[in-house]
Amino acid sequence: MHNTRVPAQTWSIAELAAEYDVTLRTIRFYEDRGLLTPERRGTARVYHPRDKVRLGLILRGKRLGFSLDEIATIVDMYDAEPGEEGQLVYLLDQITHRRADLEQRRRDIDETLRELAEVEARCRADLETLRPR
Amino acid sequence: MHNTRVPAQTWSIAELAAEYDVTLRTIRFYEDRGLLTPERRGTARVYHPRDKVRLGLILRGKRLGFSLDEIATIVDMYDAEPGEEGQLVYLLDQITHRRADLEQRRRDIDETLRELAEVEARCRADLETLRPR
DNA sequence: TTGCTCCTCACGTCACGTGAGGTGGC
DNA sequence: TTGCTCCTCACGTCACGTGAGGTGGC
Repeated sequence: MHNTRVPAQTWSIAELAAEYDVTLRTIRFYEDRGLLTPERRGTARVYHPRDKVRLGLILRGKRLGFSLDEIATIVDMYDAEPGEEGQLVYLLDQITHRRADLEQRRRDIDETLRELAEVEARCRADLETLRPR
Repeated sequence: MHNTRVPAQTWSIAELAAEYDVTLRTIRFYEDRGLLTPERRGTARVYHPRDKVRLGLILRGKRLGFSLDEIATIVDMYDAEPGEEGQLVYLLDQITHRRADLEQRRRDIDETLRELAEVEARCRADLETLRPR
């Protein structure tokens, strides 16, 4: 029988940049901040599935408005081991905080969407007065 | 008869900062960028109703995620008359982009909340295995 | 005189953008 | 040899934060 293990896929920095629509500089910057640790082949960076998943998490964290420092904490939490009781309790506590934070952000977004709708309505009304009928 | 004209109210920089919950530095920075042009009494800044309204518009623009350059364009549009058709269409276009962005962020938040719930469940399950019964 | 509030530099920070100048392997 | 992709500095940018050091009027 042939080997059933699928060789784990890897990506170049340009491939990841294209897939997530960010610049090479951005990806290198995250590495500089310790958020990514790709393999090196010579001087070139080689990204494994784990790196790709982490980049996805980082970018979502950014869309959620977290700083890179906060994102580092969160991503490492995702990555970490099951851990002992103290660690689990700590993690549950962090989750509680994080949830409250996210729920506040969602409220902010909803309010902003309402404000946008208002501005848009005024805009359309003004357009009507300029283009009667 | 006494003069019926109400003397227009003015504000100090600290009063505006307190009312809108921003720092003095922020307000001075907006002036440096040409977004505000308060009166000067000696070296001190005196803000008139028009300045206050503009500051409110600037901060809403920020909440909506616009850059100060974009905000300058928009606020000057608001200030300059109802505006002509091209300006209104431009603003509506900006609003459309901004709304798509916010809706994406809300989807991200919802997804993260779901994942958080999963991590929490695994966490509680792990705790159970450590503290049976 | 002491506080308080205001002021103007001006350097620091965060998250990258943007060249400059150079290397490696198909 | 030529292209292409990758690399490492390193300065620039945006929206302020954060002192340092000083002025003005109640």
